[in-house]
Amino acid sequence: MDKQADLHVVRSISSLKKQVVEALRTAIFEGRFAPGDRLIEREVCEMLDVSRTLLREVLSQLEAEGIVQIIPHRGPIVAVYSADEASAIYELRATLEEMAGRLFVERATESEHKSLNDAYTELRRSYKNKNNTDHLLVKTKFYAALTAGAHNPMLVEMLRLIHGRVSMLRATTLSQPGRLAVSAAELGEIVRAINKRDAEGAARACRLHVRSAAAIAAKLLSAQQAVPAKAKATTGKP
Amino acid sequence: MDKQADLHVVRSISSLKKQVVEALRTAIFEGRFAPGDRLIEREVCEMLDVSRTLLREVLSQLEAEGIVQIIPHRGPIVAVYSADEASAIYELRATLEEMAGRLFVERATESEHKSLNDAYTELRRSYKNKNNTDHLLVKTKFYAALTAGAHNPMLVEMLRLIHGRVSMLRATTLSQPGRLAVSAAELGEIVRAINKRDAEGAARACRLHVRSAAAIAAKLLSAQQAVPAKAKATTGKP
DNA sequence: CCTAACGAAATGGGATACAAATGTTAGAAT
DNA sequence: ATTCTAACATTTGTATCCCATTTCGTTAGG
Repeated sequence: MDKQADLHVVRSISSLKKQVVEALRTAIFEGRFAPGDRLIEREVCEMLDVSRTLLREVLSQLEAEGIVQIIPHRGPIVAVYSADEASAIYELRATLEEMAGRLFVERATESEHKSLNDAYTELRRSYKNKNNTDHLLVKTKFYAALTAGAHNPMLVEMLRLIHGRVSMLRATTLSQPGRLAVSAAELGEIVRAINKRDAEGAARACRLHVRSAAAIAAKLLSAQQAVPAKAKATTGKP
Repeated sequence: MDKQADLHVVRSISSLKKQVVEALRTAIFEGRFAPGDRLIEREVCEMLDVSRTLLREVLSQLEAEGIVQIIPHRGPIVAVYSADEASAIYELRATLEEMAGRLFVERATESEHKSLNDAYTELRRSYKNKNNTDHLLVKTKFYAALTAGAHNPMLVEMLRLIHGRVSMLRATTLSQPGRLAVSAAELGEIVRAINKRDAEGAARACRLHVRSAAAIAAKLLSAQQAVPAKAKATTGKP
């Protein structure tokens, strides 16, 4: 059994493609490429030390995920979302997370309830330390627990897509100081409603959390749009 | 204006890759490959007369769309959805179409209202003729009109994904005789509520329509699962 | 007769090189 | 200074090669 587990790890590492997808995706999410930046195939190939063939497969997949856009005969760029699209993303996210919250109450097992509460306490602990590094990590974990309990694999997948797009927006709109405490409180409302097995309350709390995130994003985006397409100049290599 | 439109058409033809994606996708939706069928790269290359490199890019994209699954070191197969996943798909679709219906009432312009009604009358006309060919086409048009009026591009994209998966299910679950009339009636309810500018009514009608489709799919799928994974044997080349 | 080990063929995973089409840019001529 | 053109950069698509893994048939041994 132990041997098999080891093999499993080795096996899951296999497929260089998935590794590259993951690497490029996180590189973009971390803001190492700015939205609108061109991803010149040869350059990116060298950076990641993979062949062009493989990279193009990767780019195809990231295009389908909405992380890059491939402009015909101009090549791939990091996807850029307008303010309108951003608000659309948050609107959709609100609907989906509302659904997730409701379904969690209706379907989650005891152990899933426990996982969610554990994730929440870990999140609160992390938010108190200003240890800024793993905030996203614990939040991801929280959402993983929330969506897992909804028992709808398609919903999980769609939320993965949506959160990816939100991450892209976050790359442009820096996170706000003081937002963490508010965010923790909102997530706390979700957990509280869920612990009371109040489906509608959970749904409402989820929606409110997204709305609040959307409001901040909208403010930052509109502020950023005042100084618009200069991005190209500022994102160039110094 | 006319000239520009022509140019647009020409431009959209570009990119062999997109053509191949489209071709493979519709081939699968039309049931020319059964779910679970292996898509041997070299064979499909010859069928479509493209290089293996290009085909693999296409397969990457279709994998991200959920139309094919690429199993490590075994290659691509036509995606196969379990009954659980199918019900998850319909559940999600209900939520999204409910959202679309509500937003349409809140946001659609007069001309979008007109487009929807036009699409509906065309659909009813088509459903009356047993001319079976273009039922999917007019229904697609109807949904395009519905989602366009919701003014949320992300919702449109997600619904495209979902409808793709539903198409895959339809490939396995043949459509039911007599379903057309019921379907038309349900869509009529949506249009009626929208024309009364009744957002909640529209949302409810959308949800009901999906539920009814889901019920049929569930019945057919469970019936099919009684004779399970023999599929492989029956779909092999004689 | 059954089973396990071995090996060959089929297939996917990945890299490299090359040709053609297209977009971009810099420079020349007016 | 503007426009035309030629050179260059980059994408798009193909052909071919090599290696790893799976699969399946065969054979040897119990």
